[in-house]
Amino acid sequence: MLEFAILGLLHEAPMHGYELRKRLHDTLGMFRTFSYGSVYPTLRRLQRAGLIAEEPGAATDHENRAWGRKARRVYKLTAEGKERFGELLGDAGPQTWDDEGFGVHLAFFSRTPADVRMRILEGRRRRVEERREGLRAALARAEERIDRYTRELHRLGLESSEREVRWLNELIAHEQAEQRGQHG
Amino acid sequence: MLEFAILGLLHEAPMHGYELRKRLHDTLGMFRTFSYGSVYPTLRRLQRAGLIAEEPGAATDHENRAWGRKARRVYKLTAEGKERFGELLGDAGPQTWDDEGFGVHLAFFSRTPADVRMRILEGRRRRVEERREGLRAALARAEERIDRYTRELHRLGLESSEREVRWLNELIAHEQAEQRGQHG
DNA sequence: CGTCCGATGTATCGGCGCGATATAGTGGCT
DNA sequence: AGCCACTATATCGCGCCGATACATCGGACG
Repeated sequence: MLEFAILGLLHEAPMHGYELRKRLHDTLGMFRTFSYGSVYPTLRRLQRAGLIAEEPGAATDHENRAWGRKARRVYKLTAEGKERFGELLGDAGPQTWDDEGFGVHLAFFSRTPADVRMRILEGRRRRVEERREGLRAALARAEERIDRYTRELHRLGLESSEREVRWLNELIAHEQAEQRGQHG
Repeated sequence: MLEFAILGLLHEAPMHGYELRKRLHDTLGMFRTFSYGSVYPTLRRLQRAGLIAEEPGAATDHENRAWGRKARRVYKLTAEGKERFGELLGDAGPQTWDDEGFGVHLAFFSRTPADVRMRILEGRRRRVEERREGLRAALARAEERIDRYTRELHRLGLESSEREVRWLNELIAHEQAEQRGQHG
């Protein structure tokens, strides 16, 4: 997942680890925070895999001219990196339904093909509906011997999944309307 | 976290890995699922640490007499294990505020001291409120250049945290009422 | 003018938990 | 007899976390 996120951010502009982690933190940071202990090793890995490359000179004066700062390693996507990102954008598999994957994929949704968006959204809905039904069943079945606090947690979870299903329905409807608009 | 959950379940009754994982799956399973690849190694670790011990004979006929089944390793808490569980029950540190830790701790809330419950609940509330404010700020600040889908995700997150804060307020009020009831 | 703080920046270490996978006995259905 | 689903244990590689260490810079405060 971090791989996807990093590739996506570097697709916009070359960046160094610290900034990458910061961006990660405030765009999708409310749902998923990646630590430095993840991003630096991942950058190494991606570099070894040839998906990203270190940009040598480039004082990245987009913000600050005169950089004496500290040795910062600025990375950019390679051709293979771009290709890889394209593949990942096209993925609508099971891992894009779960909390983590869904959040990250949504962050790059405007760059993913409309049909893939649809499949991801619908897959996610199925997932959340299953969760919702599971919780409904647990709450109905229970009453009896189940711990009060656990039941409260289930209640919160149920409300939460109901709300997300509604939210997904709106998004899906919007997508469909947009598609009709483009084809009509 | 798995350590705490396993200790807690074994505190109720001796169990083997498969059952442990199953219980884990349906009590707090909607929020956190532990895989076999986690529970078996953890059992090993806990055994090496002397917190749990393998119960030798014991065909565990609580459900099925005549067990020819498969070699099942039934574990029970040792004295140190019980002590350790007690310590963990008394913990109200930062890790009990986050999604994962909070969910697991809540599952054993009826066995945690009332004052610790209070501190966990209030810590969690502080955490969720911070998240809520972060999202509010992001939504207010944005309008401009932020991706539509990211904004939608933020909206969902905001609603979700608002709802959880309300839920926590109810729980906290209930706790306070209960305490007053016991002291008055 | 010195100094201390907070942000910037890179890096490593131990360890937890995941997903996939192998293996295998049991029970039931057809 | 053949097959499937469930029970059950176990291992492997690896992604990611939290803590930590280190260094540099700008600004605030005395």
